[in-house]
Amino acid sequence: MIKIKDKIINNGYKLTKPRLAVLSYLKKSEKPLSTLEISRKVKGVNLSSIYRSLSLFKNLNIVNEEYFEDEKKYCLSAEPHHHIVCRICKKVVKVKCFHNFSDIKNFNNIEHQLILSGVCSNCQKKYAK
Amino acid sequence: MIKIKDKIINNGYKLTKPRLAVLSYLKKSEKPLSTLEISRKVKGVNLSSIYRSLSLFKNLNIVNEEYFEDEKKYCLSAEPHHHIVCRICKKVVKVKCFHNFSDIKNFNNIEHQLILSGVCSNCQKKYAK
DNA sequence: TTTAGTGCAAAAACTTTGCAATTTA
DNA sequence: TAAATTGCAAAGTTTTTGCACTAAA
Repeated sequence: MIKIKDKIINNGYKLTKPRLAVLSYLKKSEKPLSTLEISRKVKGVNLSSIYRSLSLFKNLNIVNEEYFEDEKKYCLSAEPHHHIVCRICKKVVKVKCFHNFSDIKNFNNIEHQLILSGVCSNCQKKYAK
Repeated sequence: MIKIKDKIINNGYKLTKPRLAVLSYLKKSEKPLSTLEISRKVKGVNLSSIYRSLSLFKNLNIVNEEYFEDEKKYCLSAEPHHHIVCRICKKVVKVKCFHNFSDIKNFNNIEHQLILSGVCSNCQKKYAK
């Protein structure tokens, strides 16, 4: 977390209560969160400040903005990883980022975002005939 | 295209002018399109009908809904492929879908969506120091 | 001819913005 | 204390919905 705070300060921004509250909630979360999900949990912070915080974090590459479960969501962009969601029970599991893009010619500095869904082992058992 | 039309009819939906117009424009496009981009091109069709068409196509798996260049966009889901966008000139290039997910344990029926960006060879030359 | 689908207009949901008041460094 | 940031309220966007009319099968 110290690295994130430095990033904010070193870029000339201030470490404010709303920003810290949003960061701390993102940190706790196992899965990406929508603006509204964050707002419901981070009490005493105006929705517009949450939008502004997320927008700053996105520009500083502190969070990733993803399109997840049909919604725009945010998660800390610390370690390279993805999320896989079970299409039945909606459970979300982090998976390591494991591919490379050496097959793509003519592009460099490739960045990626992978959105995954599947059926988890529990639901496989439950709904197997 | 015949397969798509069948899919619509076989599921009990009608082949209407707005639906065909949206399909035809998606077919022509090299890259994913936002609702508004579609609306600007598909004249004489109400925005709400475009939303309704896309929503139906999404349910029938005729189109993929992606989060692309910071916007929700749509493209035909025919062949498994992705798009890579140049972060400088915004050119979009289709790339084949080339990875597998055998590393992910405990999930099956995995579906994925990959969002890619990079710097294309033209811009590499142009902006190289 | 019947039912699904459309356009339109209005409502709902989401996001951004201006500005005075507050907070951070 | 100065400059950045916030809350609030209002404006701007995007998406959804109800309903009378129209078009597809």
